[in-house]
Order: sequence, then structure tokens, then C-alpha cells
Amino acid sequence: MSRSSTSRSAEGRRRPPTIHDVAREAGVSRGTVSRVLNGGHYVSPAAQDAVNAAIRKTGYVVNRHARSLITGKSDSVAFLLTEPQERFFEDPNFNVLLRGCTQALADRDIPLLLMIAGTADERRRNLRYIEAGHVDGVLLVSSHSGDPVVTQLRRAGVPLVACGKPLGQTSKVSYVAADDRDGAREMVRYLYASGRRRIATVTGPADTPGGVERLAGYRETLAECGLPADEALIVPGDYSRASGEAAAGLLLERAPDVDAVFVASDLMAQGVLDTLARAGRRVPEDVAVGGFDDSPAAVSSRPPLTTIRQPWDRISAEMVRVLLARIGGEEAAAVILPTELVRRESA
Amino acid sequence: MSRSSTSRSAEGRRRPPTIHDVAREAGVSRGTVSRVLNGGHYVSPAAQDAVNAAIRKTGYVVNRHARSLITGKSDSVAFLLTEPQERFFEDPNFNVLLRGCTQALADRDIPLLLMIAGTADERRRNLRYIEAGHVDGVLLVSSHSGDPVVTQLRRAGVPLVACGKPLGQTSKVSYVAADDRDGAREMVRYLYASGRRRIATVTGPADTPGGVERLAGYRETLAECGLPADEALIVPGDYSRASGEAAAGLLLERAPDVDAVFVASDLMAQGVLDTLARAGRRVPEDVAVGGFDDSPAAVSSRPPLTTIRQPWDRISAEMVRVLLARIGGEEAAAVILPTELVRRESA
DNA sequence: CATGCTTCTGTGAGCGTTCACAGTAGAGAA
DNA sequence: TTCTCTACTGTGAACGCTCACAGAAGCATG
Repeated sequence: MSRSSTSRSAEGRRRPPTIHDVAREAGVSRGTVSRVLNGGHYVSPAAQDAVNAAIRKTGYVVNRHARSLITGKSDSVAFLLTEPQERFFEDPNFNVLLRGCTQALADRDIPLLLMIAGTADERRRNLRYIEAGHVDGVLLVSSHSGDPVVTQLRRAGVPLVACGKPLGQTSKVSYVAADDRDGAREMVRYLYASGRRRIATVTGPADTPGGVERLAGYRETLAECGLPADEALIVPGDYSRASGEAAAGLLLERAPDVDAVFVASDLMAQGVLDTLARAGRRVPEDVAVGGFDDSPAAVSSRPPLTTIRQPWDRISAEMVRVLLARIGGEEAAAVILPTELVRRESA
Repeated sequence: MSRSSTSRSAEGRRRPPTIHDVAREAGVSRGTVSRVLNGGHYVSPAAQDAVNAAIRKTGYVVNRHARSLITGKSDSVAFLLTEPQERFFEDPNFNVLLRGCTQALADRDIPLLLMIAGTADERRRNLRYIEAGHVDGVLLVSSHSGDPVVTQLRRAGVPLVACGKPLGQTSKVSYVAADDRDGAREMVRYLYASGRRRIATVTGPADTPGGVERLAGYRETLAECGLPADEALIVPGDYSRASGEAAAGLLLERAPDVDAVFVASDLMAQGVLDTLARAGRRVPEDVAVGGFDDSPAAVSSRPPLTTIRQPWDRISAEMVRVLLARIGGEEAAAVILPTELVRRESA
């Protein structure tokens, strides 16, 4: 029972106080301290105060490992990114999402483990870690369909919330997404309302929900406005700036009379602007350009982009909320959040 | 001793196998399994094989909480960001750094906890968590001096590695940084060599190592080249694009004959380019512009930026290496990594 | 006065590891 | 033979917490 100083690091960290120390200090038992720590039910006010005072005095902080050992929960969640790394770098949305989630979790005192699974090997390793129960749940960012991670996590019974609707999932999995389709409709309607009649689109990848939904919204709105469906006006992209440049080139070739482009991401829209500028088309006079995301790129491009704002702050907050509910035993849920048209100079 | 199925989540996760199950399966004791898990010293080859087979068969994964409880180590590290949030969004370097660290840690099977401490309240909370010993060490990203976090962590004896030299630290703290001063010298020398004689600079904040060192390199090189030190040519910035725009405006006013600008970050350089374009100055014909960082912004700006590449991949790898060494008991260390001039069109 | 109920408190057990220690077997030396 | 040394193995005791349970009050009800 030696109480001798047990230094642990090179710098000499002291042994932190345990629940025992607090109990002794407060003149109560471990059980009572534990009850105070976990909500204070069935604890007398006097004991409450004594324990709280003792906690302050001793500087006690609960040992999460010991707690987790017995509860079987880790009180932490993973933020799992299964994108090829370029996208992580290029796409500013990830930053916003990541920060939002970190924040929302921090408010509940839950640490976030960042996991990046670009390669198959990394995926295996991270899955192994997650399936071992080292995290209570997973915030998944992986827009591509056919991602084996979703099915694997579901099979393992790990609570999961995806960002964006996971395509090709038979059974229900929780997700939070912006209303891509409606956002696209709003933008195309806006372009139409401002007098444009040859409205093209640069789409996202066909295996991402954003790619699919935004294109669908585009098509619906054209029909709604009585504009002919012209496949020459639909050019595929992959969300990268370079693909936007290329798509615009193709578009000018196939449909030189184009007077508006709805681009499925701001980054691609930047590329489109570059190409249009090189081709001598003025924006928005000759061609109006609408983006999607309202990322920092939208403000910094010349001219600044009229775009559809995705409510990333709300998305991250909702992802965390839904995940925690799911961990708490609630059923899977889908949350669709409204988007908003932001008018700048490009359209 | 009931072995009944203990479902833990809504989905019904089964109780994972323990070291006991492995031991039974392999026909050895817990101790032997534990030894295999921890390097396999003093274990017969036969036992080794039996245990490994049993691990594969049972799908055993060590319970880190139980291990941590007894070892007193968490086998995880924190990535602590103490910047105001805008910078996190704007600065693409953070992304690269974050990914690099995650990767380097993943290779050693160590999870990374992401912590963001913009406000004083967040700082307090995160420090509390860290000081409780929930992580073995901290990767600190906080360039501003006078950051109380550094001192506090040092006092608590938490192993720590900073990104960039922490200013105003009396005693030694580990850090990894690019050779800012030398990078600045190389750029200014390059501008001089290409015939420029009125070389201005837009600096970073004076309370960041990058701000201080890059300015010092600039001054030294001017002196070296025999150019007069003209304070009108030195304009302060804060690394943001907007501050670059403003700085360039001020500069054109104070020194209209400027023929080159060394800008302490690519982001600010973008702002400088904007202002120069609006003022009708051609780049690089009238004014050469040199950036710093070689961030994605350098490629996407018009014209693409000649800049100084910071070896972020190596920086993150070194940060992790140094931190783990420090956790292992080694002394504090400073690592300075060389930069590299990247020639593009702006200079 | 016994009985039940509610509120509060303390205690032992056990979560899954590692660690220190005690032991065993076999090889080589005295 | 006996002793020592090395290589290996098993066992109890922690680590710091929560949980289930047992019990002690206090108060109303029969």
C-alpha cells in the first residue's frame, strides 16, 4: 500500500487523484462519489456538496479507461474519411465539417478520433480498430457508393451516421444531407428567371449522391420551365477544379450558344470561370455561372460565385446529434437540411 | 459466471473475445498470451505459433482500456490546434499537416485525437483532458507567441512537440519547423538575381515564427546584396488573403517604383496579385511576386506563384517521430527542415 | 407496533489487461 | 549426483472505476 510518488514520464508527472481520494476527502464512499459523477441521483444535497468540494480540492478527473473497462463504452467517436486524399485537400467542405463535428462533440465532452482510410490497407486497419469497440460510433464521410465500409460497419453493428445519403444501401442507415435536389432546382429556376434559356450543367460524379441529386434537380426544373432536354448541355465532372476547366471546354464546343451553366460544385465552377475567361466569354453578361457549396472558393473567385449554400454547420451538428441518439439506442434516421441561394456576381 | 450473450448496442454487438479466450484456445496461460502481444520475449516458438493461431481464430483484438488502466499510458496522442478558426479554414497547410500526422501515427497504430481550442473555454477543457493523462503526448499547432498552452502543458509535464518554433519560450521545448529564414533568403536572392532592385516584402504577424524569421531572412539578404534597407518597402500582413490585398495597396502608394514583392504566404500573395491586377501592373513583367508555402493556392492563382515549398510531409512525419521519442523518455529536440524554391510564372 | 415504501449509503465483485514473482524443466558445470 | 543458470510458463494482485445488492434511515400506512 505504498503511497510513494510514482513518476511516470521523463518530466515527473505525479499520480493523479482517484475516486478513492475524493471519497476520503469528502468523507463518503466510492459509490457516492460515483453517483455524483454520473448525474447525482439518489445522493443527498449534503453529500453532493461535499463531493463537489472534494473534486475541486483534489483536482480529480475521472479515469476514462477504468470507466470504459466496465461500461464497455469508450465515450469517443471516430470521424472516418474514406476519400482519396486529393479530395480531402482540395475540398474545403471537409474542413468545415470536421471542425463542426469536433466542436459539437466537445460540447458533450466526447473526443473525436480522426481516421483516414484512403488505401485498402488503411481501411482494414481502421475497421479493425472500430470493430474492436474502441469507439462508440462512427461519423462517416464517404460520398462514393459501393463503399464496402458502410456495409461492413453495419454488419458489425457499429452505430453510424453518414454525411450524404449512401447510395446503393438496401437497408436503412442513418445519414444527414443537404437537400441537393432542391438546391439544384432553386439555382436553375433562378437562372431561368434571369432570362437564360440555354442552361447547361456540369455534374458531379454519378456515384455520389450530390452528383445524382443535383443533376435530377436540374432536369426536373428544365422540364418544369418547358425547356427542351438537351444532352449536349450535360457534361460530367468529378468535383475537381481541373474537371471544371475541361468540362467547360467541352461544353463550348458542343453548345457554343450556352448562356448559363449550373456547376455542381464551386471548385469546378472556378475551373469553368477560367475556361470561359480564356474563351473570351464575359461572366455573367455572356454566360451566367452558378456554383454549389458556398465554399471559400466562391468568394475568392473572379467574379464571386452565385451559389447554393450548404448548411455545413448544421450538417455537422445534426450528424453528431443523430449519432449520439443512435448510440443511445434510437432507430436510424435520415435528416435532410434545406439549402439557400447566395447571390453574388456570376449570375 | 454466465456466458450468456451480452448485447451492447441496438444492433446487438457480441461480447468480443478476451485474452482469456485466446489463452484457452491456445492452451497456454494469460501471461504467455500477454507476452506474445508485447513483443514475444521469453516465449517458446511453439507457444508463439499457438497463440498467433488462436488470435486469428478468435479474432481477438486487445482491449486498450484495460491495458491503459494498468500501464498508465493511453497509446494515443492529441493534435491540438489553438488557432482562431478562420485560419484553420483558410490555411491549406493545416490539412496537409493533419493528414500527415494521422498517417504517421496510424503506421504505429496510434489514434489521433483532434482538439480545437479557439476560445479560452475550449482551451481550458482540452487542457483538462490532456492533463488528466488521457493522451500520452500533444502535437501542438499554434504559431502565436504568448500562447499559454505551451507553458501550461510543459508545467504539467506532458510530452509536447510544436509545429514551428514557439516564440518567447525560455526553456527548451521540442519543435519541428521549416527553415523559414533560409527560405526567405533564397527567394529574395532569386528576385535579386533576376534583376529586381526595389524588392518589397509583405510580412506575417510579428508574433509568429514565420513572420519574424522570414522578415529577418529578407533583411539579411538585402544587406548581403548591397541594397538599401527601406522601411517603406516592408508592409505587415496577417497571412490572410485580404491582408495581402490591403498590403499591396499600401505598398503601391508608398513605393510606386517597387519591382518585386516577397510575400510571406501564398494566400497573401493571392491578395497581392489581385491588387496588382486592379492597379494595372503586370506580373511578372512590372512586378515579380514571390510567395511562401507552395500551397494549392500557389498553383491556382493567376499567374501561378513562384514560391518556397515547405516540406509539410516531412514536417508531420518528424513531429510524430520526435513526439514518440519524447514520450519514450528522450530529451527535447528541435528539427529544422530545408525549404525549396519552386519556380512558376509570377517571378 | 409492525409493515411497506422511498431515499440514501456502503461494500464486494469484476471489467481485461500487465506486472512481479514464483516456479519448472533442461543444459551445463562442479 | 548436485548445483546453478537460463529459458520459459503460470498465478495472484493490482489498475480505477461502475454496478448490483444489501442495508439503514425516515416517514406514512395498516
